[in-house]
Amino acid sequence: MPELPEVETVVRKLRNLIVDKKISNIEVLNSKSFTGDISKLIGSTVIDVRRRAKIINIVINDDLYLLTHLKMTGQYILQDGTIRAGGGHPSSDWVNNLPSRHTRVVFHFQDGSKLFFNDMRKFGWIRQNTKQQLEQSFAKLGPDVIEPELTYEYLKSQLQRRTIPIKQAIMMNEILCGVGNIYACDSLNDAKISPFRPAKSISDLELKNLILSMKKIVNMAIDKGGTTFDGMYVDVDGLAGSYQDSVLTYGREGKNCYNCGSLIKKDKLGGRGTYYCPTCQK
DNA sequence: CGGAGTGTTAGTCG
DNA sequence: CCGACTAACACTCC
Repeated sequence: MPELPEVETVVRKLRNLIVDKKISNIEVLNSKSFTGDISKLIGSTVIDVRRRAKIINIVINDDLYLLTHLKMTGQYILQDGTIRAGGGHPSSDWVNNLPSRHTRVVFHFQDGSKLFFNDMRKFGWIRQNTKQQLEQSFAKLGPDVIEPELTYEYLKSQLQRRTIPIKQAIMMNEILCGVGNIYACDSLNDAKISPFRPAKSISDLELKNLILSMKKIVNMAIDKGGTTFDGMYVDVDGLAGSYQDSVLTYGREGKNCYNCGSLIKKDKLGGRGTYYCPTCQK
């Protein structure tokens, strides 16, 4: 799943669900999915759940954080008696018994509830960090697309030297965070800019429009709870986001561009599927 | 059944 | 510094 809107959705749900819960045990079913010292975590209480870029930050105390990245297929599900809630990449794990075949880590809380980290492809991770480690890993990240820190002046300074295609540039986390493949395609369509243009060739006016488009699209996707493309699973209650109903280009190959009516084309750029309108995206 | 494709991002190499 | 490419992995689709 997750691009920034999906991660934000998971963070909001997790914050409601696990803040103030006391960790009684952590069960690691796949050693690559968890890095940390479990003995330091047992007995501690979750005091907040935050987000930076697509990284979820479960705050234990001022110098102890559990950073977690869902990558392509991670999901968190809280099981409290018979009640389940959570978010992430949708899968049939939601309706199956937990732990499932894809459960990698289980947090046990003192009140008897359990938080399952499922991750089919095992790209995701949970890493225990000190404050210093957290600051180090966040220092490499550009500003979040939806934050005021992402200004025209900043982005211009980042792009004016670069010759890579603009689509790849806006997906680079060291430049700005929160724009993945879906939202990169849609933002460029909204701003009427071709994804293949060299970053440095974008004019001042185009760049201003692109920033507005990125912020608009990502904020709208957050409001809609993210995007769920796994057609198989969108029916599971409470699971799917609904941005896919508003998507401008992604997955719409051969359909009409909402702006000019031409047919949306799919090409490959930097190894990623790239959807765009060859007519109105200049 | 084999091979391609998948929403992410580190890391390497030139 | 810049950019191209690949690996990490499991599953679905054609």
